[in-house]
Amino acid sequence: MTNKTFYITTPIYYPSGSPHIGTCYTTVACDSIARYKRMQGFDVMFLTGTDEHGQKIEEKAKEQGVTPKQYVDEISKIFKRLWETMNISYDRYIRTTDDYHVEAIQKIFKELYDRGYIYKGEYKGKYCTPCESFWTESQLDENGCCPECHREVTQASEEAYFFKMSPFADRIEKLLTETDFLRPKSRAKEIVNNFIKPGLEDLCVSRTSFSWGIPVTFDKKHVVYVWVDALFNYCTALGFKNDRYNDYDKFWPADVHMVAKDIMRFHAIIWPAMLMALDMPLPKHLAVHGWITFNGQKMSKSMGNVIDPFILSERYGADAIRYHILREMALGADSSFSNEIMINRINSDLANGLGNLVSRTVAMADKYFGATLPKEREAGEFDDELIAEATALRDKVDEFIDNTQLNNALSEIFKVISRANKYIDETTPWILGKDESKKARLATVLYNLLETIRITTSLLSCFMPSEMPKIWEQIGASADDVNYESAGKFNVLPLDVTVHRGEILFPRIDVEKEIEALNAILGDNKDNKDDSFKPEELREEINIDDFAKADLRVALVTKCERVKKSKKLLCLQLDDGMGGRQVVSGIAEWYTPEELVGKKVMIVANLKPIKLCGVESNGMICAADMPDGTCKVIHPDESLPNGSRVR
RNA sequence: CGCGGAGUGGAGCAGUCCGGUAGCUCGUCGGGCUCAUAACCCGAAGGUCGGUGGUUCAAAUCCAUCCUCCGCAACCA
Repeated sequence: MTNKTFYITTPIYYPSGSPHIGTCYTTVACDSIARYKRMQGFDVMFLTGTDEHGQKIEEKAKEQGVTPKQYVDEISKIFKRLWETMNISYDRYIRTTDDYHVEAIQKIFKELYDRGYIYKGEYKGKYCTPCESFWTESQLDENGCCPECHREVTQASEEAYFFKMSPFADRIEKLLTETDFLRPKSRAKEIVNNFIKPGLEDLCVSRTSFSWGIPVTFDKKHVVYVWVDALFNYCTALGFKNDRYNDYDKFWPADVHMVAKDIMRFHAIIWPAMLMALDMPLPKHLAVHGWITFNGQKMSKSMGNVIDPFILSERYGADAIRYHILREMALGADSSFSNEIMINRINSDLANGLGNLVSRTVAMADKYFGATLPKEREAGEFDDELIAEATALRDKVDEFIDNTQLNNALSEIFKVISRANKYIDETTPWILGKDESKKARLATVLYNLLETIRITTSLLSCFMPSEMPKIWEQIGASADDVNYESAGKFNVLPLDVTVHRGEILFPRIDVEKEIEALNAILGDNKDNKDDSFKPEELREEINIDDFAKADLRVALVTKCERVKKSKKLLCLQLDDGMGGRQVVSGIAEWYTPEELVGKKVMIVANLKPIKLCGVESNGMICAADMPDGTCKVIHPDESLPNGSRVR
């Protein structure tokens, strides 16, 4: 008999930097589901990996003076080390630089081409010649210049292959709105309104402007651009179009692709479209989760608030971190992270709730019965309720797992743990312990507690795989006692079970001291960041004539207002001593209009006019970047007359 | 009027689709207990459910409008 199969994937991560706790969430969630499904008896394939091609990698490698391959080898090691730290049980790890993947992608690209879904066209965009890079309109900086070097860009085009999206628009819209493919479904509206309703544009699937990628077999100057390369990993890792593996028929289509919301649209639109183009079955579910925000802000490297999962797991253990992020994150929504929330959660649920329950139960068995329960039993009040809740738990958790609602699954489990703590107060075993004639009743109470612990920890072991076996050891549960089957039943442990007192599993953390310590660590990181601030490298040498081309002038801000429809733009009226002019500048995030009025600024006065958000801008305000990503306007001396030339 | 999400006791959230006495966790205060990791159990205080207007016997929930916050704006991986 062949087992039922279950195929779950994380995205393949883009290793242009180190992983952070957000990266952890997806992987930990998938791992928990994978473990649960294995426990249920499914034949599980859990895939993760790294997406190792692309221009950014090429650049990063160059910066560090290594080859792209050397660079991704290093970074993918860091990812693998993190997954080891977090106790991730992936079955397969794919790297898009693996030979079999490269070979398969080339075949897939060719097939899409042969089927007529890929055609050669012109990729039009803004091109920065010095950077040799294409940019989209939206990527350009506030002045419509190159976001990298802030020089002017030109309209240019390069030859590229395109994937036809439009034939699939209707089917995709139906998939999103009429099936339970997308979770949570509330996100469908967003995608449909933004991308499908305005009409799907064909997708650029090859590039000639960089070379770190998979070559197109029939047109060697092209490399396959991210979409085909990265998304098809979910299939190539199973052996699709390659001989390395032979699991495609067994596992495809995937049961769950889990992704963060920032890459939802690629998985909700592009991925199904490509599969449709090859007449392949579509994955069953796309589970989209939010971001972990830190103290209400989006985590970002420039804010210095990136949470390092290595530091956390070193301090609290992988299980505690896993529990915290799984418990906090509701499917679809963002969840806030702060050191305080995390420590409180660990204390109240893991230390006070679960850890203490195990500790007091085992201690009583030890104290009253010398660790081994007698076989006599006497049922009593409160037993039935506890037993009913404990035995009903597994099915509830099943359902939440199937709906990818891990936070709710954990919440259900902890309700039962809480119920058990209450049961102790109701049955007052310490009083029973003083009365020789109540021994049978006492044994029953303790046994029921041990059973409840066995059931809850069996289920929890999928979420917290490291610590649960230690609890089983303490409650005298053998490997046979903790499985899916037994998690739905009571009276599994032997009547004369023997417990073993052990170490405290989740020690209480002193909140204040710990937060102080963590802040110190974070603070250190920040300081290091500041110390390590290095001015950008000098650009190529120019002569005085080159500089003279730029006409810099002093001007006075006479009026300033926000540009409607834009978040970043301020529209400034300037007295430039030459009749005045209007300049639009992307500094609204850092300056209020009032702050600037009456101040002198320095402008690039002979810049070609450009329209930004429909407002004409004649020139550019000079400003300098801060290390944290913000920026400061340069204010010349107040005594300088308006219009004076800067040289 | 670009798109989307959110605004509920001190904090974090559920409830909103299918109107009917406002719920959970943490925190605070009071009590109980002593088996346990100063833990556990019980109780209490604390909210005009962002504002305004409407529908209704009845609105956190439906409709309209406004305010505030956040994210996204497609080839970025």
